[in-house]
Amino acid sequence: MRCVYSAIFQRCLLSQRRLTIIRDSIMSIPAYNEIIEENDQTEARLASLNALRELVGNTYPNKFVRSNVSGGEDTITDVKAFGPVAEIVDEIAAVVATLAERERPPAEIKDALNERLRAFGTVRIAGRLTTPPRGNFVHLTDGISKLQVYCDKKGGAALIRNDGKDTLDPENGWNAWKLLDHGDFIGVEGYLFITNTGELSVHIEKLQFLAKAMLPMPDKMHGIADAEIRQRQRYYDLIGSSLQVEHEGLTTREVFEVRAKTISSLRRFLEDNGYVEVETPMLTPKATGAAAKPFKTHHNALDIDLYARIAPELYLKRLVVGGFEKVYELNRNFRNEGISYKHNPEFTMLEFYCAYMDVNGMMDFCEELMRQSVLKATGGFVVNYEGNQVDFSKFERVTMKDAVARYAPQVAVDDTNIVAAFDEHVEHNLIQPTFIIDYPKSISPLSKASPENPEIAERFELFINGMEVANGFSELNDPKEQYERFVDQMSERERGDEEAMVLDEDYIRALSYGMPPAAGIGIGIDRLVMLLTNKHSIRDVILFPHMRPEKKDGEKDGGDAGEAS
RNA sequence: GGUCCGAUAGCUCAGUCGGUAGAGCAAGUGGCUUUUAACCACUGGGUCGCAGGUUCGAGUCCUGCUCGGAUCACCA
Repeated sequence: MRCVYSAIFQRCLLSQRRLTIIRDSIMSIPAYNEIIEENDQTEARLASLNALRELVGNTYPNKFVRSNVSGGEDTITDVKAFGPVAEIVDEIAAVVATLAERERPPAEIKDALNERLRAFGTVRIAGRLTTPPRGNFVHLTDGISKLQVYCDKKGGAALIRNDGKDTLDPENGWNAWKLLDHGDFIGVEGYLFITNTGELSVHIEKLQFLAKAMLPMPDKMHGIADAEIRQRQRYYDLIGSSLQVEHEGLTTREVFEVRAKTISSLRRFLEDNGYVEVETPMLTPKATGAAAKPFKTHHNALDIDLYARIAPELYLKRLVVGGFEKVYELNRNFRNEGISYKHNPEFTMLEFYCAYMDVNGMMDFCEELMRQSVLKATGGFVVNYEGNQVDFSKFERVTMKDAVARYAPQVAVDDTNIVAAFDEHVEHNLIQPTFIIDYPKSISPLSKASPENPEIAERFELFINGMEVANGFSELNDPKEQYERFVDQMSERERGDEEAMVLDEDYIRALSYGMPPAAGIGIGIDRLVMLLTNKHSIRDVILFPHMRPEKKDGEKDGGDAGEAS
């Protein structure tokens, strides 16, 4: 291959340097069949694609317009959920429930229900084939639900040709049906009916081919079991979860539906309470606002180093200074640290700040916020997490000192060892929602000290199932004291603590204009979603978690340097 | 980074003491055509993660590596 390209380019009399650049870039582009492996499965699919092209012209048409029987665009889920249709399905289900194993519902009942279904007229629905289409029946999925469609061999389903004018071919509906593969997309037009087994189906009058699946579908009973494939090829995992016949717990799709509901209900609750959503920089000149190692990059035009933000905290408080009394941001933070079942390099954090509120008010508000979003996302307050019943209707508040005394009474604590003792003995025991309060001031450089005890910060962390889910405090608003706390952090840094907080001079200037008393909080959204979906790993609640890049088969570390030239 | 576990057909998984590579689904051919993971018969499909080693003989035993998972340390 390489010699062929070389010969061509040399004949073109390109300069040697240009030749090298072009040749190398071409050689680095993988061939199509290196990306899509050829095997008996793909060969069969290619053959059926070619045969379908004969019948329909274009095998990748541009659109399919769905009907509006359900009151909006008829997705499969919406048609099945549409009240009058669901009612008929319930009626036949009640009849079927009274029948013996192989017994069929009485014809007169079925016919009467089918007459009612015919009154809805023509429906046009589309989806992916969930099984190979042997026989007359196949289920289509819209990614969430399945609906059965029926193609009658003799009844003469027509085929819609995709040649630009949607011409109708009255002969070939059945022939195209026979060429469909597991995973293909089709659109069908027809009428709703109930089968002999009482299942809602669409009787196809017109069939339109919409798109081909060139790769085989996952196992319909087990989906994708390999965690690596699930995470690298989330699309394949999602397909598998939509095709799967039986499953325990939530499907992958359902996990991300819960995630979406959680986030939208958090937003709604904050907005209902007067909070304004803002967006602050993701690329920041200083990585501060939290204790963590940052990702570093460079801006060429400005010729400055920038850091992916580790927290939006200091920007949000600048906005409190500026008069946003209630402000929130719900977005990604980036931390250049280890990957684990509860750590991803980028993770989603909800941070919000409320002027004139203190740490206790913030805990009250946080409780209500969590309760509401858990209810909206899961339908209840009690969540089963890995065998523990986590009850979001009750939140306990315990001082760090009392917590250590409760779980490790044998340990004598003082200011120097209390955090270590807490981490070692207490954290993993905090299953039910628990606010740990009274943190040492020394590890809380942005928190206001307690009026009662100057060594204690007005700060809490919320623990659920042994995981830190939220962190909040009364915000330190004395610019001079904040400056001194930063200075202490910088000397920690000089002593080798890479994660000690960085001084932000502009933030000191902002505070100097005056910030009202305020409380703030950060809530780890991924971890909250883990709890609500009973997932052990953060990678199961992030669509595309970070992984080491894939290495192709046979690819060696030295690239192609060893090949003959 | 340490420790432990895993990688076998497109997918899900068996593979005993080291002795010719297996099943279900998926695919192909034929039958059937109101089925519920449709069914019946037949057929094709493998670099057993990669590289070495031991052995007459390695999916199996040993070493190294790659990738993944769990866990510990750090972190939210």
